Amino acid sequence: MDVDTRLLRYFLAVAEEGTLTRAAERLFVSQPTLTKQIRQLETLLGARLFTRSRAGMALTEPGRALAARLPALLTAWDQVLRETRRAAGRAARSLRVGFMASAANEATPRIITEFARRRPGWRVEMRQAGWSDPSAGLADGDVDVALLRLPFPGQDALRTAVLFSEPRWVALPEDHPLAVRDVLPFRDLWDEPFVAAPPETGRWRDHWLAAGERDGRPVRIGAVTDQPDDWLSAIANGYGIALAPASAARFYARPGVTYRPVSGVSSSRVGVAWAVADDTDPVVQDFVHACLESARPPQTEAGTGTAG
Amino acid sequence: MDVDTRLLRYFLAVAEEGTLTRAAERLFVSQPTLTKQIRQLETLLGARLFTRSRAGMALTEPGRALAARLPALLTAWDQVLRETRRAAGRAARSLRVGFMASAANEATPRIITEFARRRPGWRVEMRQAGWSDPSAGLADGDVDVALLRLPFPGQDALRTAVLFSEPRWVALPEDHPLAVRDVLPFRDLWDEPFVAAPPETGRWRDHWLAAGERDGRPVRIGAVTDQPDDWLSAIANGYGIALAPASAARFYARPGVTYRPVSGVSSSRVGVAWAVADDTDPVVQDFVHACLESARPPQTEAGTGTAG
DNA sequence: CACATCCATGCCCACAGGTTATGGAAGCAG
DNA sequence: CTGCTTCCATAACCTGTGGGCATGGATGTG
Repeated sequence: MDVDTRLLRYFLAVAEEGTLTRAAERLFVSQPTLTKQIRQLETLLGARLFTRSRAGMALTEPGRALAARLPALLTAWDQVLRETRRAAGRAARSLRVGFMASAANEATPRIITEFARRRPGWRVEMRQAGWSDPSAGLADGDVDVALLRLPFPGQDALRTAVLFSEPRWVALPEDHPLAVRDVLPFRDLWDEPFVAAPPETGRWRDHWLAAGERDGRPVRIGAVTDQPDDWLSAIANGYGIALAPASAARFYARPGVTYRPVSGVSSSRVGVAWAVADDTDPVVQDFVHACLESARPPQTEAGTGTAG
Repeated sequence: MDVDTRLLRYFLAVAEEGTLTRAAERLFVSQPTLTKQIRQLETLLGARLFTRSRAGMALTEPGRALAARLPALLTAWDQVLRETRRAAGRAARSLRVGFMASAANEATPRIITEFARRRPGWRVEMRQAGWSDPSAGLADGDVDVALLRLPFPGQDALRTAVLFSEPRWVALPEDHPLAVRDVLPFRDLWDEPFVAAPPETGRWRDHWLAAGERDGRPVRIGAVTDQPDDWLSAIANGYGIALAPASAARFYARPGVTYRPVSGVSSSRVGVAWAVADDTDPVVQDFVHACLESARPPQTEAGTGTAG
């Protein structure tokens, strides 16, 4: 009895949402498609999985049985998929490196060079992650090692090493009243609206809002963005300001956005992270050592830099 | 990343067979189909799974990783499928009963009636199994309880109760020299070719060949059949003779085939079987009790009948 | 050198999964 | 009671793809 995992995901979506219409929206398919697919799954299994009513789709007893066991199955498949891809990377002598936009910045080429020196014949496959995943794919097993900003959610289940720290500056619209000043005390920014990362990024979001360094004052959120491009636009358009690593002034320059040093806020730490299981993996450890050896504070080291 | 389990089965078949051609035969698809499907799986995973050569398809490292984990995954899916179907049966107040052709014969209606008396509102869903599965679907979890002939392969992992025993007769071509006699001593049949069940049915096949009651003489196989119809045809066409329960003379009468009592061979036992997990299931136990209570030796009880 | 045995390719057909548009049933507001 | 909304089901249609057959290319073997 063959099934496509897509069908199973469809089923789970309907089971969770309770109506075809909402599940269809979530899955980005049309509602008639779901109608047909769910019906097909039912005939395939030879069991009614839902009782239909104008109120929506309610699970039957066999439906509940299926819904209870499916998630583990899909997770297991995901795991197999990842392990296979990892094996493929190894077989091709390729290390998958995830990185956050603006994580290591100018340190990155040096790291790559140093890794190449230690592992001749190996290549690195760089994968940029969006802000929705501050672990840069490491938490999902999509990469073997990641260059990222600390702290990030899920960090405790992984290994991390700090490479360097870098002062946090502020990015603000060119015509912002505070833009005339050279250095901005953080407390002057407390009441400004901020452009923030999505809420699911947890402590990483909090860190870039410096939520713990506002003396208990609440944060005003002016916009939520998921990518550097949207982030810059939001700032340029006046939706808010944002903290950013000092190097962002060079790597994310854009007309309408200026960067200023900030005093009274801690630095940002750049780190390398890997899975606990790779503590003994020679290739991963070579990369980590390459990071530690070649990472130097960027040239613009000035202000409140402190390693955590 | 969505996959059809069919694709995964294809992959495993190729991995096990070592060549596309043989795997294609085993899967009952054409070889070009497999070529395309395997290639598709590879692009889907982004990894070479096989190294092609004229000698066949050899697994790569990622291919081995996948092949090692897939069977457990497919088994798990099978399990989920069965549990869902079982739940569906329960929700519909329906007990799935597997039975071998000619297992309980005339006892069956009495059993059903007795079960209906104990469980008003429930119905039984009778599923006939071919000879290729002497557990009548119970080993695979396709049914909740089964009426069958003992012994059968896999019996030790299940619960069984003997209902009655029935003498074994012989089915032979009408014009067979031995057909003129009334009762045939089994030893007179030792050198006759027999029509047998498929080899994978193990001890069940051996039982119907009475392999252990030939004083060490080897069995001559004249034909292998998987269904009653083929079986009768094979006998009528003179490919061989076969032992059969006495009741087969009534349930499987066919022109060209006659049945004769046999002396010197043990009886056949009819039993009911269920899964160990259902020892405490009230519905299953009701069915078992219905069997035990209403099963009486068939009218033709004569000869060497002994219960095991 | 012919032949067998692999896998790959090209061409074609059928089907299934997707879409939009529309219908029917049943609550809810006026 | 009527009209609106919110469900799911149905119909008609399009297209991608899984499947088949026939055939080609590579490489050993009698």
